[in-house]
Amino acid sequence: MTPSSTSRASHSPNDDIDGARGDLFDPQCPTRRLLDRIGTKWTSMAVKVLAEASPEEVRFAELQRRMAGISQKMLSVTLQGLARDGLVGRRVEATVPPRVYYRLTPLGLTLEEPLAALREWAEEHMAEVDRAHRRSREDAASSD
Amino acid sequence: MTPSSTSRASHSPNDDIDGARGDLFDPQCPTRRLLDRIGTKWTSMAVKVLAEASPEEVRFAELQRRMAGISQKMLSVTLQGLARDGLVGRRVEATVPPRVYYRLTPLGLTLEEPLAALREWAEEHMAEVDRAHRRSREDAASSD
DNA sequence: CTGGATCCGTAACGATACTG
DNA sequence: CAGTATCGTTACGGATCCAG
Repeated sequence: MTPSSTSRASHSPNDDIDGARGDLFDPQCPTRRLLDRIGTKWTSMAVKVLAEASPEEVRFAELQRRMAGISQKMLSVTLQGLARDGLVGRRVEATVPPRVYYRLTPLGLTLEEPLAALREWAEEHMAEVDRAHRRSREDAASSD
Repeated sequence: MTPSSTSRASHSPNDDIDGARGDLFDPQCPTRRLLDRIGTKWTSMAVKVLAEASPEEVRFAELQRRMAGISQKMLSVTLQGLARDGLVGRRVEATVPPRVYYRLTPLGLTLEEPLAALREWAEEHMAEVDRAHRRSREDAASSD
């Protein structure tokens, strides 16, 4: 997701959005913006990893190790986005091999709570979602 | 969300780095799948609208009205996804002008709870996120 | 070691037109 | 009314190279 603006295409190009249209669900909706943020592939994982380490700091390379599969670019982009949001703090040791430490801010820690609730829901109910998927496929097959 | 729920690069890291820290790093991780789902542009909005109407049913056109800006295609895609997940139920009146009613399933209603928690966090803290954004821009400007 | 810059594939998203 | 089909746009996410 674009860290600095609204997500993907959010409007018709011709749509005039120069101000509040009074829409209940416009792109400025806080919930929309939050979901855009945590909906990105690595953001919620980063928050979780940093929350688990909290209040300890974690270095860039260590974060990459703990977030298996993430590329340097995406880790960088993700952390920058979180830092701009004020959810993650960044501390640089200006040594010759630079060391950069990250940790959740108090604000980031508060986000961990509803995020944990989502994880809990997922672990509790995704099996049922899988069963629903199977039923859907059976229905589709029977109507072939 | 991810470009695809299955397009994740099969980086195939050593299995031993997972496990002890939980399954959030697994491509099959339920949390990953849930975030992919609710991270889509209209899903969480649809859940909210249907939850607000619950236990009343809502028709397709009415849903479109309440979700300002959504196209027929995206509403259809969103509802189909939710239906496949077992979060939304669909009832068809096979009249000459067909009428289709949607409503949250009990499973969908349970999802509304953590989703509402997220919304609450957003409305409570996104202003602070905005302030962090402004600070970031000031920092960037001062370092020019 | 950290992470910026760039190319690119892929898929979410949107608009429009069409069907029963 | 309630979708489906098709097409074009956008931009996320991955790989690679480069820089401090």
